Amino acid sequence: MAMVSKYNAQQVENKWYSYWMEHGFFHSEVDERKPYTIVIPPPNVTGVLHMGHMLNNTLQDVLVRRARLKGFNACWVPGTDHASIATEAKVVAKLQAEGIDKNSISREDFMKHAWEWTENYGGQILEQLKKLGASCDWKRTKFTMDPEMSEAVTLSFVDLYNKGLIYRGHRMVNWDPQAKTTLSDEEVIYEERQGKLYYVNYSIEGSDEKLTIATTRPETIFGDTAICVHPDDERFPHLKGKKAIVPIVNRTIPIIQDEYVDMEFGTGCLKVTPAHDINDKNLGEKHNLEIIDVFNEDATLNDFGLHYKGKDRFEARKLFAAELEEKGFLIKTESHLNKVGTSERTKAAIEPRLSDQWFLRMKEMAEPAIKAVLETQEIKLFPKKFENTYAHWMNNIRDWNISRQLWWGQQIPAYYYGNGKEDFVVAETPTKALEIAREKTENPALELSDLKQDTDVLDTWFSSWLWPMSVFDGIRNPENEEFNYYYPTQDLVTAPDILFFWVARMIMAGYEYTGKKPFENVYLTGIVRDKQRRKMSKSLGNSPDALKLIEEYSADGVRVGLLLSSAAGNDLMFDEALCQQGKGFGNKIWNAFRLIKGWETDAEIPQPDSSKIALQWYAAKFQQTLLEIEDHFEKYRISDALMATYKLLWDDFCSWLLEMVKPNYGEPIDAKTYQNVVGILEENLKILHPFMPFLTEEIWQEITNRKPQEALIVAKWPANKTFDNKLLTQFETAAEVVSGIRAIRKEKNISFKDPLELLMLNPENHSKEFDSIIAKLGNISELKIVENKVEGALSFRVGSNEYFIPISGPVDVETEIEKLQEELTYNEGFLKSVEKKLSNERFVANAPEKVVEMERRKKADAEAKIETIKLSLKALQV
RNA sequence: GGGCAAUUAGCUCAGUUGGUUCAGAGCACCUCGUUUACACCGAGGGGGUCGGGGGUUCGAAUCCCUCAUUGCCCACCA
Repeated sequence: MAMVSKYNAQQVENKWYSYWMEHGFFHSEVDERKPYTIVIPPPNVTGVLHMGHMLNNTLQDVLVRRARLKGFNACWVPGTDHASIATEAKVVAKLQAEGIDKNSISREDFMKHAWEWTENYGGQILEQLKKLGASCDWKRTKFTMDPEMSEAVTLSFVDLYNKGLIYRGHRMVNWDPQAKTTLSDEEVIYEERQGKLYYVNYSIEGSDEKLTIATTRPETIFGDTAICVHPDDERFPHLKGKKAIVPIVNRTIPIIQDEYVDMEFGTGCLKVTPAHDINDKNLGEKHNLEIIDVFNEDATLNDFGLHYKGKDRFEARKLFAAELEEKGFLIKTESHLNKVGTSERTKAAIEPRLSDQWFLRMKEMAEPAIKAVLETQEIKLFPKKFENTYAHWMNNIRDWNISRQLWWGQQIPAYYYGNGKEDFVVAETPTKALEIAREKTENPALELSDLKQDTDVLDTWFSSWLWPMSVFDGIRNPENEEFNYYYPTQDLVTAPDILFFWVARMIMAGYEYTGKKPFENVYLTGIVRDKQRRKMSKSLGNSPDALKLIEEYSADGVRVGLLLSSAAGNDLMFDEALCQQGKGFGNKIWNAFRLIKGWETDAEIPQPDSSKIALQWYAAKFQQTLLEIEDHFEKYRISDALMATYKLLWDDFCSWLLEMVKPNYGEPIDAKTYQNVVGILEENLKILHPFMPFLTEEIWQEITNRKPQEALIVAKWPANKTFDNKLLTQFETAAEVVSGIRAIRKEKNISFKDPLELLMLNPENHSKEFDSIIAKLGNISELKIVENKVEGALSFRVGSNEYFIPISGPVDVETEIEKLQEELTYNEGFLKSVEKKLSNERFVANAPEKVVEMERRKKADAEAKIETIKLSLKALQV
């Protein structure tokens, strides 16, 4: 007997990952097969694997492995994102820890540090993905700042500029005073914060009258350039044309009228600070107001802040409010709930700030992207509910601020040659820029040294929105073979929080550059939460260490654990117990393999009938489940696909089939059954492989010696075949009979070792085919059909058939009667409800004939059943 | 403030066009079991007026209205 050792997950997983790598099974080259392509959502280059990545990449790996098995040329392109602001923040922090201030070093030096950091810590996350089993085509690994990737970004910037889609504008943007850069609207997270509403008095010039305004930001009073009231406000008609005096500052500002003001809010008087509020800015433009910016770039007050110069805005707010109060300007404060915009990255409160920035016009680009998802369904979102969110955002899309005042990133290819704001050219290279600049200025003497490149870098997403194209060099070289083969990609798996940041923009870029969709399907995963539904985060410390989890439960176990709980699009409450379940499942499969491997075969033994029918049944069951699995996959219900596989293997394969074909202890198995079971095991391994790649490959290789090209990872997914439904229903009946026997054994404490006799009455729907199964699993010595009820025997019913088991000892008549009585009551109640339905004329008249017919059948069945129960009762009561 | 989802067993969720197979699954729980792959096991079992209320219908978890709770997205009201 072949002995199989204990399963050592770590060793097995390392072994097969190396094996797959060595034999290039993850690598894809253009060939005549149909491609199946996924591009990874590139994690931040300095990122560390967390639960979200684990889920996301497990899903992708499942899809890729399945596609590979189904004969597609599967290509999963991995890579990392330079993550401009996030990485820069980390590098700045690291430098700070070393006592180096970012501002004290040159851009070039900073970049050196950043690249060093990237090389040292970058890509760690990709190594961690390997532990999970990710079958990425590592030879294609890309980084968004690789030279050719950067070139694609530059090209696209130049192209969009030349098309008039990119422009430079003086606008109010979101300013992160900590990172000292602008942010796109999407990078601003609004948080509710308890603040105060300050009521402040302003004097009216040439009058003793005071005017009270309400503001949440007294520190911006320094930048006030008007007071605004509603023209229809009956309280203030006399203020028209008057001027107000800003408290403390003593500056005179006009009182203007505008319908924008809400008369109900506060006092109906609004102070206008065009430099620090988008609405005020609009008012300012309309009424031609002065703009006074009172902040420095780090949101401390500047010269306009008088004696608060240099103080942070929040500190200044407190101090200034105190001064106002002291001097009698502050009437009162009220608590007020307001929404504060914060930076997604630094968490700093955002300042609206006027500055020169680069913008991308989005309206036109959005059109094909809207159509593709919402009208033609060329691109499908899973789950569908995200279409609403997508539609809303796309239909209200605004221009995208793409410039960032950072160093780490793609520098904007705009070159300034003069002193004016408009004296610039946009070009791929400085040389080209010079050419154009000379032409433009008609000054052939212009030199490269006269050009200065824009110091800003591009928003990270301006690189990653090209990702599905640029990884195949589709921007620089759109006619290349690979690009034409792999693009459009098939599936994109990502988290819903970057639907706008990334997914929507990739769709726009895709149509802009290729006229084609970048991918067919978008699977939006849920967010991984803890058991209390809290988002997993570093600060809460509620996120388990991904690698430790793998160590403890094996990669296969963790994959199964994650998938078990993740219905499509729903957040998932992560619980380690699920990984334990995954590990347990692996153990179950391993032991099934051990059992099979341990069998000794004998070619002389004929195949027993029980094995024959069992194998036929399983073939049907397998096919039925395979259809289910395919259906689940088609709908991206990966969790359901796994559960269907889980139940097939655990219940049908292990609990039923193996028990049915298992030889008696110590006896050999007939060679034919053995061969069949091994064949079945192999088919099972194939469908399990996408979920548990390591365990399945190990068993696959252990059960038979294979050549490399015969590895499971590149095996052939089982074909769909027609199957006999009758076998399935017949088996179900037989299984119920077996359960009935087991129940009686248990109730009467009859050991399985003692054979029993089974008698059948009225076996109308009893198919003999499975008698051998019943005999084997119930340890039935003799199976007979009888004409009459058997007295002094225990009975049970399956459907309309009645079964008897004669026992040697006395039968407990009382309990038997009680059991039958219960059954009788239930059936009579059931009959009553059916009769009630049928006696309802409107039901009979309105319901479809099929339904009425069914009810009639139910009635007849129930009546027959009641009859037999009554007979049995009578027999017992005699 | 606007919009969109969700609410089904102790937990996490299925339930596709209202009607066989509609009240389900997995886990958890309870009882029993040292049977010769596996106690990471096996055999049994309990558990839900489908969030509340109203309506449409012969018939509602499923359609409509309403209320409640929760979550998400969007939005410049000081």
